[in-house]
Amino acid sequence: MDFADWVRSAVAAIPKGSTRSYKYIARAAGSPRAYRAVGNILNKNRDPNVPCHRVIKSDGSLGGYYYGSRAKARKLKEEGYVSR
DNA sequence: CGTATGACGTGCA
DNA sequence: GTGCACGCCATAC
Repeated sequence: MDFADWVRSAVAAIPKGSTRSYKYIARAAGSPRAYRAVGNILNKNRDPNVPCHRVIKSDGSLGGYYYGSRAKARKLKEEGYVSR
């Protein structure tokens, strides 16, 4: 179980309609300081089983997305998440 | 193996 | 409240 695998599992554990921050995932992965790596891993990770679009910045911003931040906001909206 | 990059976070102006 | 700069970890080249 590598750090990336653990991150993927934590992201996959996010309930539909909910969002978690990169820092939260990093903490769940065992490295609270690895939030940079979390974003990097998800960026290279294209596993459809990992709803990485549910991972946003801790300040409430959507952050980025490999397919485009617009698509990310759109998916979240489809799941019932409303940015405020 | 070493260097550079990146979907971040926090602090200070 | 907004903007700029620094620090950090893991991965990719």
